[in-house]
Amino acid sequence: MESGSIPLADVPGGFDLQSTLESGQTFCWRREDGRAYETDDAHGGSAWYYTATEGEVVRVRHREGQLEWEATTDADGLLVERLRLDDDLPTIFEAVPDDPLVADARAAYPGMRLVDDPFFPCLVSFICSAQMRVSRIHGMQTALAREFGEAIEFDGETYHAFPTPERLAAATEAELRELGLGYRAPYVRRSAELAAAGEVDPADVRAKEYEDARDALQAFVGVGDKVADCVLLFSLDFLEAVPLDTWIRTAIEDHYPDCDRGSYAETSRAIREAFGGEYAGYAQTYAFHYLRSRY
DNA sequence: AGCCAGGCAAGTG
DNA sequence: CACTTGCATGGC
Repeated sequence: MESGSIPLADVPGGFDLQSTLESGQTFCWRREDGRAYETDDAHGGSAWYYTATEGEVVRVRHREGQLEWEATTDADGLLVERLRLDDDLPTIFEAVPDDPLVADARAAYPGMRLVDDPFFPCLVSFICSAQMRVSRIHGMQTALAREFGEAIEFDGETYHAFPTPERLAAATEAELRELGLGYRAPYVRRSAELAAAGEVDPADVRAKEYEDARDALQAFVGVGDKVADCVLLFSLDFLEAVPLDTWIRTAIEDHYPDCDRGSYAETSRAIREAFGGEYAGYAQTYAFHYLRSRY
């Protein structure tokens, strides 16, 4: 076992592990204490979280100004990338117009960051997210890993990586329904087939202009505008993407009524502009977590 | 008991 | 293009 720590004093704008991992933007991490992600749970501040990916297991916790980690391999680089520790939050929020909702959200969750998740797990988790609560989406991804993911031994425990596209494409719809995926089961299976066949190359999508990239992702099954925006924001580095889910639509009604332009495409343009363009997705994710936690 | 949850696909007008 | 309907499931 290797271990190490990342001093958080050097991270511009600070870092909050619990809100970053439990705000409903990533379903690639689990708490060692096994608790489901609930916005009113205040016990995650010093908990261990782990992820398993590509044969490796990494676990982290926040302790005394450090991000401590233990892993099957050196994890400094992975953590900086996946938790976006190089993002300069003060500079990013200079680009976001001073706005009461976003300001309140920042005050409530200082140091919350976007994540940079692996493409396929991110895609599947947001296909599963349709008409579903955050804690249940998390439970589905846990079940998919348990049933179909590679087993990895680490520190006397067995962990499961998220399954490969090939493995999920080989699952039957009935097997997926048994995990509680409901009508999303065929979407996941068919999208896994497309991913395994290389029909849509994430690297190609990443190179496109934002709206073209959003359209391209909809070649997957179960992916419309909203899910595509989530994948762009949380996995493909499109920080301007603003997923228009039920919470943000309500926020638009209450706080930005001028941005409601009817269609997804036009409302998206308007709210992206209201959130300052380039880093609008940061504002969206803060607003989403803040509104949901106050409900 | 009914309503809702980080919507989408397929069908119609 | 806009609009409607059906779709699983669990928690409140």
